[in-house]
Amino acid sequence: MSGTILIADDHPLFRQAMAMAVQMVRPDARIVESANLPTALNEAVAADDLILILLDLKMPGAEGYSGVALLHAEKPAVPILVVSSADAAQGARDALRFGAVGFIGKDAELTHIEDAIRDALAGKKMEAPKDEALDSVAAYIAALTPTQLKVLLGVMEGRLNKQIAYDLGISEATVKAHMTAIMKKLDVQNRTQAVLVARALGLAIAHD
Amino acid sequence: MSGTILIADDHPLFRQAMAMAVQMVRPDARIVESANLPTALNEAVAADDLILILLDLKMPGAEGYSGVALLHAEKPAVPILVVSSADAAQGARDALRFGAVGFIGKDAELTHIEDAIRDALAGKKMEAPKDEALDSVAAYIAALTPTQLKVLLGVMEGRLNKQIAYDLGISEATVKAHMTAIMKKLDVQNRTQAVLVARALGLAIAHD
DNA sequence: AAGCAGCATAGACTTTAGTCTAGGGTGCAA
DNA sequence: TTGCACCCTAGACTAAAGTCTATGCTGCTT
Repeated sequence: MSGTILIADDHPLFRQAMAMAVQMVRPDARIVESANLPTALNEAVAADDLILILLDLKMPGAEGYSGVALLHAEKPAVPILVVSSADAAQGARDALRFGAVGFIGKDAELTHIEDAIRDALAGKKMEAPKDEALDSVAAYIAALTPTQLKVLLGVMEGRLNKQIAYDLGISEATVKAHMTAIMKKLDVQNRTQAVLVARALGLAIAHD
Repeated sequence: MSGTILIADDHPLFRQAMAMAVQMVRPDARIVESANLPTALNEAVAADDLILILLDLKMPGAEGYSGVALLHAEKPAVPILVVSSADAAQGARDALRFGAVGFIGKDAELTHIEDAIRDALAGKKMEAPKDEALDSVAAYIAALTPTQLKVLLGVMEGRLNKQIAYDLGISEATVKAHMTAIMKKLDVQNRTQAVLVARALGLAIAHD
């Protein structure tokens, strides 16, 4: 059995390089590419034999770690490898917080990338340095369901429940119900506090 | 005519050093010292001949630039010199955004401090490097009235209007009226967006 | 002095947020 | 298959947020 591997990066050249690395490790895998987060999410949901996600941090649709969080919420069983040009030490820790299993700098050697892919496919997870307070709360974020996360990201853009409901194609009452669940999980009492907590964890939104 | 000079710093030794520098420049000035922000605010409001405020950034009661913003809102005509051990370049620009007229590093030479005090008293203002977008919005923050700023800081801690009203000793209806004014000035539609804008400007809150 | 502008205050009202309850779907274990 | 846990859904209700209107106050200009 081969399985599908999703490569999400807005830079075509980089997608090609990643695809090459993947084929070294798994020649039989089906490779799906996405240039932005929304289509990446669609691909991830559509593919039922997904075995790995290679994700760039800086993608149209969501900066920060919202992409990691969304994909992980949608497919908790699929390992996510975060690829980024950001500082490795900090980036890795943050990525792991939101559900990724590993982190690769964009300046990494090809062999190093292949190793990371191999490890991720084998179920290995990069060891995350403990950060007590933050990690414990971040664990709650990683525990949010896909819909809850989408609602939270909407709130973090200052949108009304009504607008979020329209965007997600559900009723306002449902959005409110999700908000209640989110606030319970984050241990806060209102949406403003939820935004503050989520931001403190690095769940940022793109503003371009 | 002498006038009053307020020195707000939680470190006694540093207050003493600042007082010495002040006496070099203005031997006839009355010096008032505060070790935390609330009392500093009280002193500032009480003194009707206040001619200068020397303010430490890291003070009990408010971290970040909320102290600068609050004091400036309360006494817009009184020059504020920010003293801090933070990075000079960044700190200076941020301090000026919120209404300060100058910035001094804590490692500055005594003569340099005296010069800064002299300049501030003479009405001179450190030239702030332009930052377009941010500055234009930050100007709105500096334009908030004292009560509006207090309300905004309450909102930025995730508190309810009811709680803020109780803290400030006013009615909930009044807090709401202030919120309407704040949102109009910041050009946003709800409190969540207000928090996001204010945070983007560096109006942080102490969380110790 | 009279007018004016801005601030703080708040009541009455409308809109939005959040709670409570509950039904339907899915996956999983006994 | 029967239960169970969890997610998504949403209506009905309560609470909070936000708008509109208006009053008293201060300071400043004419």
